[in-house]
Amino acid sequence: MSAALVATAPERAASARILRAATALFRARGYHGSSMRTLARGLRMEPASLYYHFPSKQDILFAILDRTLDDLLDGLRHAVTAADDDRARLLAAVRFHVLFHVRRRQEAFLSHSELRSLTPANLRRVLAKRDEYEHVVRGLLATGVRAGGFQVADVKLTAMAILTMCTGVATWFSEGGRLAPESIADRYVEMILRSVDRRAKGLRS
Amino acid sequence: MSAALVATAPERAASARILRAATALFRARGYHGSSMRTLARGLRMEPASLYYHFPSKQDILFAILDRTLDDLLDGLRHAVTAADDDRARLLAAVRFHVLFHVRRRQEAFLSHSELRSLTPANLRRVLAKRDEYEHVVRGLLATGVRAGGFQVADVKLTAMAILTMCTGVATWFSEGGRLAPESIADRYVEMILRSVDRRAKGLRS
DNA sequence: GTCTATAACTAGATAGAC
DNA sequence: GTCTATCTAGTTATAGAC
Repeated sequence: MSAALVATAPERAASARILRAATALFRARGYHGSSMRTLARGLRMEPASLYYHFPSKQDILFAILDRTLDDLLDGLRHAVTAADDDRARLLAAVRFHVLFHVRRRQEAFLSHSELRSLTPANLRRVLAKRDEYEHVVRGLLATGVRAGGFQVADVKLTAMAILTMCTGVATWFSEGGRLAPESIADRYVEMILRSVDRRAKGLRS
Repeated sequence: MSAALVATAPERAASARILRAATALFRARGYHGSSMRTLARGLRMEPASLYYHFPSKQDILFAILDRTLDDLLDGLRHAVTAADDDRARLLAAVRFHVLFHVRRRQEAFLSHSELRSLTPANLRRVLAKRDEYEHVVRGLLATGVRAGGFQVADVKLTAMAILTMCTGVATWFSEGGRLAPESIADRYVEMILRSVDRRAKGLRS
């Protein structure tokens, strides 16, 4: 690491600690329902100390959402690249999306629920990344439809349906639950592949 | 209506007006992000006047969510009763759920996003109604599985997947969009029936 | 039913010591 | 890097006039 970097390693660790605590707090009470005082108390520091690491509460929210979207996009691209046909690519995308929304469900939840708490400029930056993500998923469906493996009435609508269904896992998954993340991902993959498979055509009444 | 009722007709109309404005405001900025001042300003009244109609901001939120859950449950029961086989009942339930989440998307959105802003006692009452709703949907799936028309790996998980997928419509639907509410409902019904239909069994790789 | 006025408190953020 | 102390503004809610 270059000496020219502004942030030292301990500073990054402290920032990461703040972001982790803020993620849990915002998830539990919402951005506007969480105060800098409450956040500081959970970290056993004074509110003023937070402002050494972040210039404002808004910057904390943006940092959480921006990093989450980056990781989501990177993860999706990685998962899709590793697969080698339309069906496998959709399977990998769904599986990744579900597992990400289970394993990082607090941040993932915030990425949807707290978009409205971002300033207009920050919202634009986050939405641009979210649009990019949706674009990749729509591409997977469209490619499969053109190749003939998928039968989908409306690619855009189906993409939204798939994403919101998988994203929803972040709202109801609980650690001590009946199903393991991998089992949930498997079931979701199965349901989604059945609903887009060309061979299922004509089954509807 | 009996003279013994506490609320007169004009009082109910004024309360309804407040609830409508509060629904839009809470949806746009969140419960904690919305102040009684802002709500009053939108209604061209002073903040103090709101307290003639509702004892607190919390009571406004609870009134919105409680009524929404009542209407949701009533609507589902009505839709399901009108249908006369397993497939038609699931179709009617999905169709109703999607259309409700389009037509009353602000309240429907709040019923999920602002649960955390309810006091523990109010949360219990709302969750009891939500659980009842989910129970009905799980029952539709379980009956179809027993009768042999549906093939579902996990009834509880599938019910959550279906509900969160349809509920998601409230987050992205826009009035001027490409698709009419009925078209969206039709596509969703199609996707869901394909994914639970017994005849689609074995299609997955 | 709606108002003015205000009580009691909490918010985000900053200054400057150490 | 974290602290104490504090500023300014906004918050929910109430009292009491009309």
